[in-house]
Amino acid sequence: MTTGTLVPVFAALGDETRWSILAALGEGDASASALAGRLPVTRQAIAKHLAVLQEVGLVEPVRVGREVRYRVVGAELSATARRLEAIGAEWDRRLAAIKEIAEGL
Amino acid sequence: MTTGTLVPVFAALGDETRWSILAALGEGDASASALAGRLPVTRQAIAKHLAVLQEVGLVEPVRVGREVRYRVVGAELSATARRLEAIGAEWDRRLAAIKEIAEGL
DNA sequence: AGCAAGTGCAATCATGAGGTTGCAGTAAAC
DNA sequence: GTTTACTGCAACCTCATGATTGCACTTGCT
Repeated sequence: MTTGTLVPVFAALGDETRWSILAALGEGDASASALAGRLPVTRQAIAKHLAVLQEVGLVEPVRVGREVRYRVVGAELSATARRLEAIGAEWDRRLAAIKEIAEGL
Repeated sequence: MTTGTLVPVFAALGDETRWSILAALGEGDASASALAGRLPVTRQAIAKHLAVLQEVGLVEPVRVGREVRYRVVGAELSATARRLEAIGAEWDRRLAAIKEIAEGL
């Protein structure tokens, strides 16, 4: 069971503000400035969060004229979910094995 | 799409040391002291991590004599994976809808 | 060309998190 | 009943991070 680059993704998802950003982007692609209008944080704070999200592939930038809009990469969320699922299944398997031993089978 | 208590779980999973602990616990239940023998961190550091993991339900304590062993709760990992999967699917759905509009259907 | 809107970079600040050391408490073991 | 091992609490340190302000730079728009 190799966690690979999985941990940074979880770290990125472990922040409420970033989820707010992701949720806002769910309404449609938006720039850092646009997001700053909706969320109670500065544009620069949002820019940093977007950088983090981009770093782990959860979001990607799209230049539109002079602004840079960001789009959620749903595939990365799904991929992360699948990897986590695999790890969870692995533990379930182990626990089942232990349980069988405990029950004297 | 309500994230609920999901974010703290991701925050907990966003640390390499905690994954080391989870991996070590995968070999069998163990106490903080026992884990301190295998990992390059202090027992107290491990105790804190275990507290965090317990807080979000990823691990649970089991008293055995005078020691407190910890066990991985595989179900919580699976549940988290499922919730994340649902969120990822939601985004996939939205992206698909947008794509259809873009293609003029 | 000039203005406005948007982005990018840098310095700064505060708080929280990961980690350590030290000591007190507690419960088995002998 | 001591000793011995393990847990628990508290203080402390350091560094990363979330957030801010301020300014320079680019890029459309008119």
